[in-house]
Amino acid sequence: MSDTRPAQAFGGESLLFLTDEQLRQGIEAMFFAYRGFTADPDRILTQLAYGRAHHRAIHFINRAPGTTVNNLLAILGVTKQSLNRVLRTLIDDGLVESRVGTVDKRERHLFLTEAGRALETRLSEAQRVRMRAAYKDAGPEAVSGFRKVLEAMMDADMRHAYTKLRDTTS
Amino acid sequence: MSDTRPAQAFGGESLLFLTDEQLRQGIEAMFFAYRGFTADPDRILTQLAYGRAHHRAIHFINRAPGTTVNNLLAILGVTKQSLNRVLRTLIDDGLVESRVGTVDKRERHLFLTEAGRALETRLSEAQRVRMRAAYKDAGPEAVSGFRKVLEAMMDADMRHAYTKLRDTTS
DNA sequence: TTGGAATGTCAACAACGCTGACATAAACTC
DNA sequence: GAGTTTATGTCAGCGTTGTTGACATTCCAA
Repeated sequence: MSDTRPAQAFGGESLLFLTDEQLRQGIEAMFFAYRGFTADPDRILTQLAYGRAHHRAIHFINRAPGTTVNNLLAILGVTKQSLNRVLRTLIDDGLVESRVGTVDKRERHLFLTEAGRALETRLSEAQRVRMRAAYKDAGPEAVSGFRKVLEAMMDADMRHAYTKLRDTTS
Repeated sequence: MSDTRPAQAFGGESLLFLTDEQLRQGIEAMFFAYRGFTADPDRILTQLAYGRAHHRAIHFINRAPGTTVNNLLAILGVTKQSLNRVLRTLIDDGLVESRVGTVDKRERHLFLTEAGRALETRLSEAQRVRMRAAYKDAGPEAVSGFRKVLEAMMDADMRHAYTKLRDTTS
């Protein structure tokens, strides 16, 4: 399958020759892997009558405690109406606390409560178990490649959000 | 970052030492990358009043022409009612053709029409452009690692579906 | 001939995106 | 100080895509 490398014969960039077929396999790998990636937390969320949107909110509030609603909106890439619906249920259920800003009183700063942190741990642990197993299966060099390709696949603004998060909570 | 390897000090498995923090970064990378991954086709689909479900159906019918509804159901992991709604619009719009099986007349075999293939090309080309760029950015070794981790992250049955597809359309 | 598999279809519902409109409070600007 | 902008919340309505449950049809297989 990859024994003959036609690209090597050409003078152009020597790095990669990618057939549509190879790219298509990468596309399918993303599709199937993402399903696995979300499967474990989804099972827990369903029991609690929550969805993925709740998980995402909990994840990023945990990741950046005290973040504002606007900030979260930008990271999640949804409308305030959509986020508000999710946040309201989380606040009503006592998983998230919303504090009025001290500097700018229009802002609400979001924090996980004790119960919120407990759920976050439960959800992310389920996800980490799978991730840890996948990393172990694939080996250390594969992990670095995995991260490199994913970063390159992000939109520029999402890459910025990602690296900012990555570097603040080093 | 990977200069010190605490795990090496321990007698256990020498392969990887993974902090929760590193795993968390992998989780976020998946989240942000998947957004980028779907962004380009989503824009095209919106113009046509289609959604991601239509894209997925078109993709896998193109990938395995003549596949049955039940087969597609298993690959997509949705209910027949959900898939049927999508298939009906695609058939009505003349993008997909459904042929009654010759061996088993209960089965419907699905094919893309000329128009269906045209849309498939348009959608997958948009996705391949991004994938190609990401692969090029990350380099060849990274690509292999990327695929390895993704495969390890799939559920077992999805991995089988994936490798079967991969090997039939070599 | 009967059971079950494959398919289609109807109805109802839920999660979670979206837009648009409007209200409020606070901050900023001139 | 008046006017504008910003951050947030909320209401109403809609669309896609997932779900369950029920029921009809066709037709293979034992």
